[in-house]
Amino acid sequence: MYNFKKIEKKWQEYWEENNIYKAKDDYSLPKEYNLVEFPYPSGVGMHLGHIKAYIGMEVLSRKQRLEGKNVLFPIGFDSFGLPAENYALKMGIHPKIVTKENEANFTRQLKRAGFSFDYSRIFSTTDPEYYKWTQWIFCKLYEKGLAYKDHTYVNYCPNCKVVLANEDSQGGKCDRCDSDVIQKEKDVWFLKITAYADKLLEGLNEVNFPDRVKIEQENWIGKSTGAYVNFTVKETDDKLKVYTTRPDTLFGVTFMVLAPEHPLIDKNKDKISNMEDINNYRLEAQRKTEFERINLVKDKTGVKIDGLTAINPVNNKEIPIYISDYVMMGYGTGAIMAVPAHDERDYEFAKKFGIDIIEVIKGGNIKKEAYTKDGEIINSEFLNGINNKKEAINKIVKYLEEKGIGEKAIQYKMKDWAFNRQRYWGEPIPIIYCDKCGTVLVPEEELPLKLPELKEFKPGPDGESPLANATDWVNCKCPKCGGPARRETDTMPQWAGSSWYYLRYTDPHNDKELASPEKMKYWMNVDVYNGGTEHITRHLIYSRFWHRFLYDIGAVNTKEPYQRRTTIGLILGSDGQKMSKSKGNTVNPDDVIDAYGADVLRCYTLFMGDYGAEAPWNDQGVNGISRFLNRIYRLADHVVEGSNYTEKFETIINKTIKKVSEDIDNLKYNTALSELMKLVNAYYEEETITKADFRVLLVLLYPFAPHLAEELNEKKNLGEVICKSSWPKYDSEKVIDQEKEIAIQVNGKVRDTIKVPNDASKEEHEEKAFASEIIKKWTDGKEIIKVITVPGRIVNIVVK
RNA sequence: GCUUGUGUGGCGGAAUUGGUAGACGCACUGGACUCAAAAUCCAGCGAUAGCGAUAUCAUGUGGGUUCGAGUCCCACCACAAGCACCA
Repeated sequence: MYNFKKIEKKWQEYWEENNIYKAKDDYSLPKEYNLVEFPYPSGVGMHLGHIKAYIGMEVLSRKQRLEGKNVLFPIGFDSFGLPAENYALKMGIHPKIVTKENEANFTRQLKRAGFSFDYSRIFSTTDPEYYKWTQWIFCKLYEKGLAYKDHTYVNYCPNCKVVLANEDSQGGKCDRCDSDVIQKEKDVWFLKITAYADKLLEGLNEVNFPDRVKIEQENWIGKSTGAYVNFTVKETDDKLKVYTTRPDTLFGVTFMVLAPEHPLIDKNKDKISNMEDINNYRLEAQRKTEFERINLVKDKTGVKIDGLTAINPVNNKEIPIYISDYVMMGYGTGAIMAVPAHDERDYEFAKKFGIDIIEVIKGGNIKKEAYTKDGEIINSEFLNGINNKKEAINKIVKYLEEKGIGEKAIQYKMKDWAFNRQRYWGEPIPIIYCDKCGTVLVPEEELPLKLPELKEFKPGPDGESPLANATDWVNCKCPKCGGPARRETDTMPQWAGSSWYYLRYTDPHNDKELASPEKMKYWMNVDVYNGGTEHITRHLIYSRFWHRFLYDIGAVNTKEPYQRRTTIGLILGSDGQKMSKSKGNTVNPDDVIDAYGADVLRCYTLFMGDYGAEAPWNDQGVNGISRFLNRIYRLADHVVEGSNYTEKFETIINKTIKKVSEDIDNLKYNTALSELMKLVNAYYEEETITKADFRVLLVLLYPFAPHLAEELNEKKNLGEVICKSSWPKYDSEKVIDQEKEIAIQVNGKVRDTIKVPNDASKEEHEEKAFASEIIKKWTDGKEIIKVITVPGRIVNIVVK
């Protein structure tokens, strides 16, 4: 086995000394910006997932540099957030110190794996010089009315004692600790991402994201169109406003349902005779965990509100009002008009409570179930006879608008981004509360608002932020009136720093702006952004929102940050299960590098399978890659003088250049490597190969196994160091084999093969095909109906 | 429940986009080298029948379109991911 330890260290030093990783601010060069999701530097160091996530862009970047492109391939650290703090709590060291140690360790590991990041651009989200601009963006959002404080029910993790955004509590579980999330009434800072819902949807049209990513984001945003309808409440002057996507069924409404928290109830409690029942129900609903709510879908519960009656504005019918937890305060208006004949949930509720069911759309059997499809409208006065849903909706909405009892409306599932966390290790929110002036921004010249040094940074028992203890820091002067004031003690969520980091890479040490406009103009957009699927409805949405906001205020010049998004598949344990410490199926990349070298680790993670699909780790597979690289190492002994390709290899070399080049661009690394293996196998068929033959193999190998490629190139004196050379070009005339093997079918079944020159005519194919003894055997005595010949592909003879 | 994927040898996976299914690698079997082992090299390797040339079957299941289907269409099954009472 070759001495990879010596070789790899040597070349890593050479590359770094020669600055080959550095992106140049030379705007005349064609640029490529390849981005990977920067890591949270955990104490245990890098795992295989990091390697796989980075190696894809790494190979692409190394190739593009040889193609003469100015490549920005940066790395940094996303070091704020709960995990860093929990780790620091556990180890009893200040998060700042722990973070810096971990970052240093990560950097060492990255270099050891041979990653060609531009290390001169490293920064951490925890650097005050960086989070100054995170805070600045918050200020801009606040100035534009897109950051606001509200006292409301929010997702809250009782274990982490922290408020969570919707995106942090998908499936009703806390993203961090998997505890059941509860709804808690809190003071919450929100970012008005819903104001950008449409822009986020539109933006998807101009980017190259996989369909899956687009669909998931569309679903998460969850746009629906319908109408608001104002019902009157008979006993009061109040209107009861509902949102519906089916205003065409308005004549089928037989009851109304309010969310348990709906304000109409408390407002009219004097008029309600069963307030006690209602309050009991509300308490019970609040106690239910998300899990129970989901699993009790079929079992509808609720209470009728005695004393309040709604009136249907289209026919003045009196209808009862219920409360039920199947209606949620957070969507629409927190109240619905129930049409049991044509909505499954309303149907179940009506059946359970014995409420009338009025059919207004023909076509189903409402005695058995709700009918939710299209049909002719009946029992609906002026809508009767319409057979088309769209038409009916248009007509009724027009009617509602004319009468002033309703209007067209749009709703989104996405909610505003709950933005404050009751934690120490995050960016302080630059807000000051003054008794006289109210809520005031920290002035721009005072940014960064630095985190105060604190010894005790555990959150309070009821979720108070640890920053509240830093009294010297909390008590301050109001920037407006100079009077006594207090600082906001909550910090930003961990997603804040990662929402704009790709901009900072273009100009990481700028102390005057978040990045210089010229540099952003040159480098943006990110050309390829590679990362995990878990961020599709989190980081990827948030950063698209911030970027679009920055565009709207003129801070950046593109609407979307990422031109192309690619996703990576997980590396599973050798048992096919997700790698986890508890299962004992983890593999430490450092161990692999120790045993086989970085080049083997790099190639193996790419050869395992499709880059976008998950695949199990296999130690013997690693060994196979090691064998492959050693085979190349030994191939050096077969090299003889010669500046031309060996004639026999001309075609395969050109083919390989073509395939490897295309495969890298398409992120199909596994087949690129198999192509290189084929070339090596072909070389071994001859006693000798020329220097030119060997050199082209090494250059193609270089993005994958750069250390070995450079070493052999130097050892055999084949030319300039590869990192300063150029990517080989292929001759498109030479990628075609001179002679091709063609299958001959009889009735669609392959019976024989023939060899024809690559430019053979149709007639030549058929002539040769019919000359075959085997084909004669299959066609003799049969009637030939037709012959299908695709030159270069196939000859199919149809007989009867 | 809804949405989106995926399903190919013992295993990871290829397949020019409708044209010789199983490239490449792993594992395995036999052989060479060696005192021996490792490493390396050579040969074989979907299933069934046959000494063999060869034949039949075979890409989750069942149907269809086509000269020809892993690839297109319909139905079903299994697994994975995402969403989840969104009115």
